[in-house]
This record gives sequence, C-alpha cells and structure tokens, in this order.
Amino acid sequence: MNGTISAADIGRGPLYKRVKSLLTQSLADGEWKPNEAIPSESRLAERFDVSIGTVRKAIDELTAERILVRQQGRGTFVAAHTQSRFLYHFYHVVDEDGIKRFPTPELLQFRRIRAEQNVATRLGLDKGARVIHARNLLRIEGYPVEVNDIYVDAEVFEGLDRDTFSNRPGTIYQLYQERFGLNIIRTSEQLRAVAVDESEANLLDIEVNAPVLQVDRIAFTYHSKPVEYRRSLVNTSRHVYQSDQEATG
Amino acid sequence: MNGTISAADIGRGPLYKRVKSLLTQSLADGEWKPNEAIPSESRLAERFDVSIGTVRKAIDELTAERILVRQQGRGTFVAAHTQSRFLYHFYHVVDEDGIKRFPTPELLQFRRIRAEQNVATRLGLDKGARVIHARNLLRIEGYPVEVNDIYVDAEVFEGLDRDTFSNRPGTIYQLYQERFGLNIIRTSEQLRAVAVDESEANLLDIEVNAPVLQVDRIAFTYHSKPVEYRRSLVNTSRHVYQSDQEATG
DNA sequence: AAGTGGTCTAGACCACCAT
DNA sequence: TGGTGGTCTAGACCACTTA
Repeated sequence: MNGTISAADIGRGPLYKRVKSLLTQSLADGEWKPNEAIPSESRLAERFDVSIGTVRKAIDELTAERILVRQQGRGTFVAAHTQSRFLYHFYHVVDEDGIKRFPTPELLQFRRIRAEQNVATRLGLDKGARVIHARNLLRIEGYPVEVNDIYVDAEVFEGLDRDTFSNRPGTIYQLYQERFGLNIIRTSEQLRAVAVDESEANLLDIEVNAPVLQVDRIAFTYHSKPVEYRRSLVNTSRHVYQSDQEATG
Repeated sequence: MNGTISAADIGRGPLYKRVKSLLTQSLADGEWKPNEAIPSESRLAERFDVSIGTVRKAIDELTAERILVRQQGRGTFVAAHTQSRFLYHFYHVVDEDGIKRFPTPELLQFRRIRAEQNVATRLGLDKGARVIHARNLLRIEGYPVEVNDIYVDAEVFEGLDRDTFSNRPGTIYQLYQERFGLNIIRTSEQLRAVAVDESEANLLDIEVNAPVLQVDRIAFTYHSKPVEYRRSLVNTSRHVYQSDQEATG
C-alpha cells in the first residue's frame, strides 16, 4: 500500500473501462471543468497504476464520445459548448441550401411553476416539482423561425434569474455549463409534424393550422442524467431539420 | 522486394490510415462481401507488412463506423443490413412509446423514367439520366404510416424489375446489398413539416392538408457515393421520428 | 528544451468459438 | 486444441506546442 488509487482494485471488467469510469466520475464531480486540461496521460497512468496504453484507450473512447478533446502538444481538455461545437452538434436547423446560421433568441417568458406529469416524467422528477419554464422566439436574419418552451429543475438551477438567462453571451448550454457546471453531452429528440396553434402562429408570423415541425428534446449530462426538456416548434417553409447518420469512411 | 504489398510504399500520413484505406478499397472492390469474414488480423498484418497493433487500429475505426463488425473468437465480418441493423440505424419511425416496429411495404409503382433536375442533382447524375422510380406505402400494424418515392440510377441497378423489388425477403437496403453489392453506410436527411396533397392523403387515410413529416434522404455507399434518393411522407399522429445525438458515456 | 499527445512495434496473456 | 479477437504492457520514436 502506497496511497495511490489503483484502478485494478475497484470494479470488474476490462481495466481501461474502469479507468474510463473513474475519469467520468471525476468529470461529473467537477474535478476538471469544461475547457480545463485533465492531467497528462503519464500522470493518469501513475495515478491509476496502469500503463499509458490503457489510459489512452480510456481517453480514446471519451474523445470518440466528444466528452474530452485532445490537442497534440498541449493536452487533453474537457469538451465545452463553444458556439461552433453547439452549432455543429445539437442545433439542426439549416437553410434550404444546407448552410447553418445562428439564430437570435428573444426571451418571451421566464417563470417558476409546478411541473405537470409530462414535464416531470421527462426530467425524472415527481409531478408538482418546482421547475423553471422559459419561452423563447428564435429569429434567423430577422425572420421568426422557431418558438421553444424550455423546462429545467428549479432546484438544480437555484438562483437562475430572468436577466442571467436573457443576457447571456453564448448559447443556453454554455450557460448551463459555466454557471452550473452542467455539461450537456447527449440529446434525444422526437419529431412530429403538427398544425400550429393560434398563439404560436402569431409568433412565427404564419397562418393558423399551418404545418410546423414539433421537436421534443431531452438533454442529458454525464451518466444519462436528464437536465432539460424542451419543446420547439419550427417553421420549415424556409428552413429544414438536418439529420445525418453514421460517420463517413 | 519479396512480392508482398507493403502499406508503407503507398500514400502518406499515418500507417494505420493507409491500412484502413486499403481495407476500404478492398470492400468497395467486392473482395469481401457483406456477412463474409475478412482475413484475420495476423494475416492482414503480414499482407500489409505492418504490426498487428496497426491493423487493429485501422479495424477499430472501421468498426466504429460500423463498416466492419468484430466477433470475438470467430473473426471480423463485413457489416450487412440485417433487419435488426437496419431497424436500429436507418429507420427512425417509432411508436409514441418509443418502440420500433417494422413496417410492411406495399409497392404501388415501379417504372423507369428520366431524372428531373432535383433527382439528378441528389444522385450525382445529369438531368435526363435514366432512373428507376418506385413508390411504396408502409403500414404498421395495418395502418398506413408512410408513403415514399425512391429514385436510383437505372444503370447501376440494371436488370432490377418490379417482382424482384416487390417480393424481396428483407429491407430494400438488403436488396441493394445482396443483388448489386452496394452497401449503404451513411444517410443524410432533411426534414420538413408540410401539408399533405390529396393523393397522398388518400393513401395515408388522413385529411387533405393535414400536417405530415417530409423526409428527404440521400443514402451513400463507400467513398460517399450517393446510391439512392428517397422522399418520404410520414403521418406522425400515432408515430414519431426519433433522432439521437452522441453516444452515451 | 521540455512536455504533451500520436504512432508503431513486439510480445504476453486472456476470453471465446469451432472442431 | 488451435485460431480468433480482446486486453495490457513497455518502450521507442515522431509531431506539435509552449516557453
């Protein structure tokens, strides 16, 4: 016994999977924050008492999942929601010609409410739990394109107020990350075509009952913990929702 | 010189990338067909004159891209569109409760036509090129859910007839693969909400102008070569389109 | 020049499958 | 039992960044 924590001492299965699990736990605990470098591969090999190759294999998987980002010569960093990363991975609305343009958000509503069953279920909460509800209108080049309703656990986001939410510099996921240390690493979406209601039609400047794309999204952080539920209505007359599968060879 | 082809002799960049490229080329050439085993790692290491570790890294990437599939103790196989694989990766329509059910197709139309500009562009052909057009109605548990129009290059699919297309045992991508050696490894989709026309409304048994999900898909084989363009109209009143991003940690 | 990640090798041993 | 992929190690060298 020398005080170092050996990855061989805990759990079962392949060593590199245990190393990966230890790294993920440190990330969830906030030992290393987004945009920070984690220790070098050789230091991690010492810390976990395994060879560098084993650490590399664990980090390989975490970079494949875009939880970590390697930079040759500099180090390995905790992935952060820079605007370009956000644009690329979680925002799917593009121009008809396929070009992604960043939308300008306008906060229409911000309030604390009790969660109804639907919202509570998707956030993994009990019905009636305190949640924050925000409604945004997104414009691209001045034209309204999307209205969304966002729900988050009010306890997790204790202290979040309208101004902070509204006057943030970057994306909402950057806010979650920088202000609350919650890094969104996965989303699951369900899409439907629906006829737009009168109130949303007015916001989107289209006719009542016009077809719009309804996107229900749950956003997850480490260990598949749901952080945000969001319902978006998208006017797809000038824009489309892009969905690609499988990386190219 | 001993007659073996050394990966070090061709191209530039990392060795394992060159090995990967040689493997991809063999796949595109049909040296190994879907469901067949490729040579063992040690044989490939000899053939390309590199170490096993380098071959493993090349195969690692090809399995991550689901082009190859490893089975411990048996070998490494060329990925095939089994029904379950197809269900999981390229078919996104699920029940409201999130369960995927396989649809039953009915071939409504099968003909050879000249490509209009839109179709030609997406298939990488010239306007007026000969293409095959097929229209299908998909039912889930008896209810019509989706109508699609499929376009493929008639030269590539020379000899394909209505009966073969209609009375196939599995999915359409299995047909492409088994009959023409074309393996679909990537798709790109653009989604819109649109009001349904009269003819499609009749097929889907819904009201004219009801909102439906329009999915434009281009399916690619190796080297990003477009193989199929397909436009689907989905009735999302009882089903949804599922879209997940990022593998979970 | 020192430190980081990236590549490549060689070999040992394990887990699994077919026979 | 022999062959396959899966894990793990140890070390050498390269490419890149920072100071």
